[in-house]
Amino acid sequence: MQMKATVPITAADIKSACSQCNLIELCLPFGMTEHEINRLDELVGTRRKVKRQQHLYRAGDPFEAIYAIRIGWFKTDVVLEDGREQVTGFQMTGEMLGLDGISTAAHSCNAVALEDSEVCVIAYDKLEELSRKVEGLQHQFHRVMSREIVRDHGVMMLLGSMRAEERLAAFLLNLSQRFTARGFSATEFHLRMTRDEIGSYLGLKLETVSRAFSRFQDEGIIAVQQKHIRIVEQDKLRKLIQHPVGVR
Amino acid sequence: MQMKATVPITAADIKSACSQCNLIELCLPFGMTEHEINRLDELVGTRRKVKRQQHLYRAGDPFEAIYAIRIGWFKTDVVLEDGREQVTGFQMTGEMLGLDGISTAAHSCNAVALEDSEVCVIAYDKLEELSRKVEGLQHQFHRVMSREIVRDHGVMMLLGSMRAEERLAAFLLNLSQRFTARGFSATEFHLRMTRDEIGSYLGLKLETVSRAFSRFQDEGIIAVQQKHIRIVEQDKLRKLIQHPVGVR
DNA sequence: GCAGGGGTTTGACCTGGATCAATGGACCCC
DNA sequence: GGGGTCCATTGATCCAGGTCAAACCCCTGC
Repeated sequence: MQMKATVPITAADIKSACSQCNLIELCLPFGMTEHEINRLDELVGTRRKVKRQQHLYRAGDPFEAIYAIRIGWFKTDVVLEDGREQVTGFQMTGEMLGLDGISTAAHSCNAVALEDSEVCVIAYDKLEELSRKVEGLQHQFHRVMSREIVRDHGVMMLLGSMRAEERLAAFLLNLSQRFTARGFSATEFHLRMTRDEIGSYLGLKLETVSRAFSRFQDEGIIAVQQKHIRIVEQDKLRKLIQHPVGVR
Repeated sequence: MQMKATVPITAADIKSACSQCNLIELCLPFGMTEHEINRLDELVGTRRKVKRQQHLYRAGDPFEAIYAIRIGWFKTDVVLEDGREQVTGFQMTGEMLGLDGISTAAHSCNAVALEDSEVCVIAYDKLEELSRKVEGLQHQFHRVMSREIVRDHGVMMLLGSMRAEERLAAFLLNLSQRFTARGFSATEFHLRMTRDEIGSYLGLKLETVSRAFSRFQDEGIIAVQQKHIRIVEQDKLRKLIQHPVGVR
């Protein structure tokens, strides 16, 4: 707060309001009553713009708020002492960031914008306070955390039990499904992350990701042009996961 | 509840009380005031015994409660349609089970006892209700969920970025640390899970786990006798992770 | 237009861990 | 006490994906 006073108020610092937001169906307010959502407006303080490649927070930063993505894309990652990086997730519009910080009151991973982005800042102490009063908020917040745990289990399955092409297929289907939920095309989209970042997330090297893309393209399953992806045969992608090639 | 009436009340169904429990420092009550813990007693309904190999819950079961482990060991796993199993965690005394269920009101993984065990049953609707009144409970519950998310990120790092022996070293150190927190020996313990289950958790085949154990033993880092493990050189285990052999 | 750099693709080769197979032990139940 | 079952170990071989290397492509900025 003190630091804020030293910079002029800019467009990066606008009062937000959940009740006026068109992300209600995707974001924290999901499932809450109109009355409850109106009360959310006291909670969501400011918006914050984060430029491409900039950190929203870093591992070790004191935990003060969670963030709802209004516009843009982020990745979260953890880094070992020897520099090895593991991408733990890619987050898009309506998804929540920062939940890792509650545990120790400090963030345990880095959150980096993959493109110029904007988040709603939700002060955590206020969130706890309000969710004691607003039942729908409390329940939805718990659901959001639980969903993250379930998602993580899915990633473990991916990393622990699936082969390279299955992992990529699952990744693409997951993106497709999330785009659909946001009213975008299920079959055609731009990737915001590099092959290297996809590889890190999927536990593969960038060359392997690239080769898998090429293979899918050769087989007519998808069309790849740089970061632009078109899914041609969604069924084949699905079957890749359900009927893998050679599993003991 | 209706079903309960059909069976006689047994020792498996005893009223529990957090305030009388010696797991306060490890379990849900951690960090709460004495007054707050007394109120917890209204929350924790019954205990439930689960025999070795039995399920505490299964993927798809309706979600009603979360569970705190009083005695014993569990594993959680997710299973793909084609039967591939991924162990997502091993839980011991004082740890919480069932958080995955909040998201969709149904459990998304299986929880199986690795030995005869006993859990405290915490009805979820009551937990929400009470945590609206008891600030310390609310905060601690959030911390527990967040800790699970952070743990999951660690597993992703393991699965995505570490080699076989590093994974096993990290696994052993993690167990050691959790035993320590419970007042048990940091260097000598019994594994409750099979090589196959360890392998599933670590994204390795059981043969690879076995070989890694043998290799550690040959190098004098640990002593293995079936499921009995003695860590001889904890430092070497640590160094295995910090200074891996050949990373690009 | 062209130079430079980051990201991507592709090829050739290598290797860590998977697979297959056989044996050995520990523990449990008659 | 003996037989059966489950689990663990170890060896031999194989292969998916990693590694190394060389283009190539697509921007962007001069």
